[in-house]
Amino acid sequence: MIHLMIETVTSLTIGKLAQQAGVGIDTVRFYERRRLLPEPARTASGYRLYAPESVARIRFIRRAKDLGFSLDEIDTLLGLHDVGGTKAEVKALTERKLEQIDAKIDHLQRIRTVLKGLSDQCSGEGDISACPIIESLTHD
Amino acid sequence: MIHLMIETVTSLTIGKLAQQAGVGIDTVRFYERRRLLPEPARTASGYRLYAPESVARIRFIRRAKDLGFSLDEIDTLLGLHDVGGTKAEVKALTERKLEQIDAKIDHLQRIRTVLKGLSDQCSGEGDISACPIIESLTHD
DNA sequence: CTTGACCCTGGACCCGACTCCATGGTTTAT
DNA sequence: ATAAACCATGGAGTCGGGTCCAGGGTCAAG
Repeated sequence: MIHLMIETVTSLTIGKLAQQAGVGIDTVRFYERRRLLPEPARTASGYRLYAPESVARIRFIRRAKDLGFSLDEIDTLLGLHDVGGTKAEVKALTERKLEQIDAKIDHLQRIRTVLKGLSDQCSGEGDISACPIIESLTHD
Repeated sequence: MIHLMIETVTSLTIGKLAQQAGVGIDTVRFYERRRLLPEPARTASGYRLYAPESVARIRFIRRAKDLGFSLDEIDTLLGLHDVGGTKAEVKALTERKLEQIDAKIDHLQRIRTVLKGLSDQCSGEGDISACPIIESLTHD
């Protein structure tokens, strides 16, 4: 049996897609399993063949991830994009994410304040006895 | 064979230790495996027996964790505490942690700015076409 | 015709910090 | 005497987001 790989002018193998989108091959397959990417066309021999739009879809996922969205949330976002949700839905997701980010910042800032206070109190000189940092961890 | 559980006035079984320290029993055993807690004494039948100081040690771990230290870092901190490190070492660890926290806050704040910008641009009305949030994820 | 670069699959493994489980022994309260 | 509550062990499972591997098929270049 002899097969010819029929690649239309613009379609991509998984390797080229991954390269163009800036992710690893395994990541593409992983996104497919997670249903963030639709099942691609296949050549006669089973190779995945992607339309160039897939590059944009992966970049979408990556940018959303960089903004702090989880893959589940990105799934929802892509669903709204694909099926035609409303701006209100997208905005609601964004605002919820914003609140989560704010909560994280808040939490880190509270930690930061404590840590800074401890660091400032500690002379950094001498052995560990009466180190205010250790003390504060040791007692209430 | 009949054994009596010899609990000196102040020593604790793992359950009571866990309860007083505010963690689960499994967490105590986990900390022991991680060598954050020394191997405890045992009764004749193999039950772990803890001195009351162990409560403080677990609280130490918890407080350090709440301040953002990893268990590995806490191991180091406890080592300094136990073996007698210097204030300089403890302070250095604290300052490194402070830098990490600052980096995280920075990162989150950059994300926050982008997200806020997008949210503000989106009217939240109508179908998803030309949604500035989706658009920004779709293009560069 | 062979070599190397590509692709396929299913499944295991990674990180951190637990948490849960099965199976069985011990202690305590009724 | 017996049940409930505790404890022991070793090992597996959880979460998220990948990453890697073995054991194959396939394709393009020389």
